[in-house]
Amino acid sequence: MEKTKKKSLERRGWKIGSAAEFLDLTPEENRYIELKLALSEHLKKRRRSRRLSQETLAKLLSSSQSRVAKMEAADPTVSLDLLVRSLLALGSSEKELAKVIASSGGART
Amino acid sequence: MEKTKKKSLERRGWKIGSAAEFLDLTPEENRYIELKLALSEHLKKRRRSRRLSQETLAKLLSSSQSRVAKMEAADPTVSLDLLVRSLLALGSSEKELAKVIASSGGART
DNA sequence: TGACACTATGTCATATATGACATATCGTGT
DNA sequence: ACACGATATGTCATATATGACATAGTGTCA
Repeated sequence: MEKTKKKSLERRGWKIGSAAEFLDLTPEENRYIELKLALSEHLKKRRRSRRLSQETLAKLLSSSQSRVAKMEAADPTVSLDLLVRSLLALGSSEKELAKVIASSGGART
Repeated sequence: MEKTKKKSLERRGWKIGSAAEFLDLTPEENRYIELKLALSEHLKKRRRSRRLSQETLAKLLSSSQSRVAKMEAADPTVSLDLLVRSLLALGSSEKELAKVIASSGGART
């Protein structure tokens, strides 16, 4: 299975959260992916609560609308670096990041 | 000032933590760097507490000793992705990651 | 219906990260 | 002093991420 497929599988079909559960991933790869998913969801939330379009956010980040879309879709070609830098640029605090990350590991509720 | 210099400046001289404070960085860039610094320090701690050599850890990660050294030095060419994946591979929990990240933003005792 | 703003998806040239390797430096014991 | 295990630093070919662009899909309003 090649990477590009993963993202679409992960997001379509099974509601995120337990995504990528039965792919050929090691536990660590899974946790890494869940973490990215959690961050991209949060990015979407943050952007929306700020009433920004992907286009506007893109400019704010000196990036492009398509890349923002890919961030929010947790596309495999999007790095943690970009996600984190984007969230910081959107005004997220370290504490907030921490919360999102912590909640990406099972638990919570 | 070019990137390569940064790392040596950041780490040498002024004890980490308030590093990169008066370089030409935007606040967001600063926070992003502090975050990487926090993670790389934690990586070093974790590795040491496991009594692993960089060489051994490298094998565990299918990487190389030099890259591990660079991770621990927070070299600019090291991504958040690699740091996080390494920590996960070393057995860090999401909660632990969260703690490290939260503490990278000022605050904390 | 069409027009419009927004979002998704695919591709590509360039930029950046990566593992590997060589080599230097450090630390510590002899 | 030397040796030797560990760690640091520099470079390079390849791999991966990035912004930009085109284009397709989606929702909404008149």
